[in-house]
Amino acid sequence: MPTIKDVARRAGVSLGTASRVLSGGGNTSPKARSQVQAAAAELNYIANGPARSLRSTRTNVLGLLVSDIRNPFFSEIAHAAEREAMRLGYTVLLANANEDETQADEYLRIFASQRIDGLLLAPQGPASPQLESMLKSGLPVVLLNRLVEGLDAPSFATDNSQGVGLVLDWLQTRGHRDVAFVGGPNSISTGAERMAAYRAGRESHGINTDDAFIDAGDFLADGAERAMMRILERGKRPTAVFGANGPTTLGALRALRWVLGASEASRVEVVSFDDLEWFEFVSPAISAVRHDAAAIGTAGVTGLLELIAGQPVASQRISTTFIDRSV
Amino acid sequence: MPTIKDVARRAGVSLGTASRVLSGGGNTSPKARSQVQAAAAELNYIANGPARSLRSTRTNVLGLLVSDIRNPFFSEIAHAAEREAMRLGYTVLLANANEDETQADEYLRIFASQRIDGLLLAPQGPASPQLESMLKSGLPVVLLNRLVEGLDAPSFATDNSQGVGLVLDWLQTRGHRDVAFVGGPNSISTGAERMAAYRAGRESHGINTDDAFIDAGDFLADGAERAMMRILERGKRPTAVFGANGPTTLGALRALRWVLGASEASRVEVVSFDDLEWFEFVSPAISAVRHDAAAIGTAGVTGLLELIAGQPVASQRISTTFIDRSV
DNA sequence: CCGACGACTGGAAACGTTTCCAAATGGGAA
DNA sequence: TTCCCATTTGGAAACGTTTCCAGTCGTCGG
Repeated sequence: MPTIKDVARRAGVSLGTASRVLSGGGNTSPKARSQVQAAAAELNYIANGPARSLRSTRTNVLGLLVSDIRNPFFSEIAHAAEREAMRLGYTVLLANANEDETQADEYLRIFASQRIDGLLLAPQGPASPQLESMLKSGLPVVLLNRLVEGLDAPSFATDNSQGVGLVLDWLQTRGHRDVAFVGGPNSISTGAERMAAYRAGRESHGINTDDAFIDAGDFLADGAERAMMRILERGKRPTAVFGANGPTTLGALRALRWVLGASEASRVEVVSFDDLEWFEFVSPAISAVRHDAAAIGTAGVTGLLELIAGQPVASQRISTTFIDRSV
Repeated sequence: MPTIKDVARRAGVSLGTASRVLSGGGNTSPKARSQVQAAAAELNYIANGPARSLRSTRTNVLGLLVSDIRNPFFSEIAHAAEREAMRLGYTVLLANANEDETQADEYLRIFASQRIDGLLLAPQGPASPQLESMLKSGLPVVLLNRLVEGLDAPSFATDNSQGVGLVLDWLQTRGHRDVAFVGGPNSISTGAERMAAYRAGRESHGINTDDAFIDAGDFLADGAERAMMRILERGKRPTAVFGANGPTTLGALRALRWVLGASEASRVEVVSFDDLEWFEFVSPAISAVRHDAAAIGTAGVTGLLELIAGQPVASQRISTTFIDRSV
């Protein structure tokens, strides 16, 4: 594999000049530029990233830690973030925490070892010591979608209470009183915020405030299915079900069909925080709060790069829209 | 940030000894080991990856190039691959080609620059010059799910003709004659293979061989929707529709509902190559070929590491199962 | 008791860049 | 012409590791 030395020799310039041309910086004459570029192209030279990173202490790599890439919401974020990063000359190292703190920490160590320039974090639960120490060491970090208590990094997150408000309004106009709410873990800010907003808004929207209609899972389908089962086992028969994220709605739907049977289940209206592409095909169609995952990913990268550049960055709340699929 | 020098000094050994302890190789005394490890822990030392890579010419990073991470099939592959790689001490650099060859090439360059140890490839279409040159330079590569003509790398792929066979059998027992087939691009091996297997099997399974019932999209929902529209515009009224991958089935479903209306559309049975989690909720429920994305991802990583270790690796065809959701 | 061999260690070179510094070159003003 | 300044250049140091090479030390066999 050709090195910059080969390029320099072939271009008839010194190693330093070749470097200045290829890495963009410094003053170079047009003549040197063209010669070096020609030589590089002829040799099919590709700079050695590790060497470059070692010397310059910048890697042009961003770390992205999500809880589960299989959740469409996160894959959308990842996709948008990667695209934006690429556009700005950065690469994204993706890690799946799998809702598991140990694994998240392991990835953080790998990120640290790779000397990433910045970190995009869609964390679960509280800040780990590993994360704390990376923050303290000055690594630029932004939070995506979730907040972390006592971690002062700019965040780019959905406006949960606004979104829940849209659902509450809709429930009211549809005349629902007995509504089941299947939430997420209280340890995750999105879970806590959505739950809190829902509970706070029930009464003013004419919704039964019996807490037996409420249960929480783990934001995954299986856990949500169990949560929905528990509500039904308590003898509650809701006319509407509100799932607090995509996988949760899926799990709730499964439980409904399983316990009540398909025809009975189809008399229950389902509404979801997170809009999935297939909601239109379910009968009755599922209405949903749509939040803009792509916007979160893009804004997160933009913000992180500003942070890296040393500029101050303000947190953003990204507001949602409601997709009403009721007849 | 502490370097290995700091660790060595604190442990009271030479730099060489510290390195031997921390990187596992070489002969070291128990005493040296414990001292160095203690010092490293106290200083919270994390090795500088780029420096390590520069010197050792290994990065412990694998590149994974998929066409679209938002496709659940690929996000499942990515998840499994990442998990397996992590287990074996490797990190995965993920790239989205977006079904766009230019972008794929750009990522390949980035991979080359990062000096990845190996490449997992779920490519679109033919091999690009960039890919060719990387292969020629000796980079270990395995193919996931798709094959590439004239690229002799081991592949780990779904057995498409076996899967299509399952669908054909099912169509026959359900008594369908007028079946619409919505395929994918002919330039992608999966698209071509599924289409070929379907056409070849029609006659023997009592299916109308009129090619007006067949059209192809781009393996994305929008393109498939248009393809299905074209079939319907030709005046064809199938009793069953076969979508050649997940997004394709989604698009076909949209077109059906759009053109025929919901009630009429619900008289058409839909069957899919790729099983999605929501197929059970559609009415009538969608039956599907399920292929094991996780197995592909895991096997791909295992195979790639064998390749890196210089062992011979054999291609695998991974067979599918059929999920029959008809009443 | 001596020699040889093994385990272990310290020191230094090397990996491929970027970046600093000093020197060279050129052009314009006096 | 001479001087000065700005631009460009070559050379060398440095980044943090791994790995090679000699050498030291202790041990064991003869």
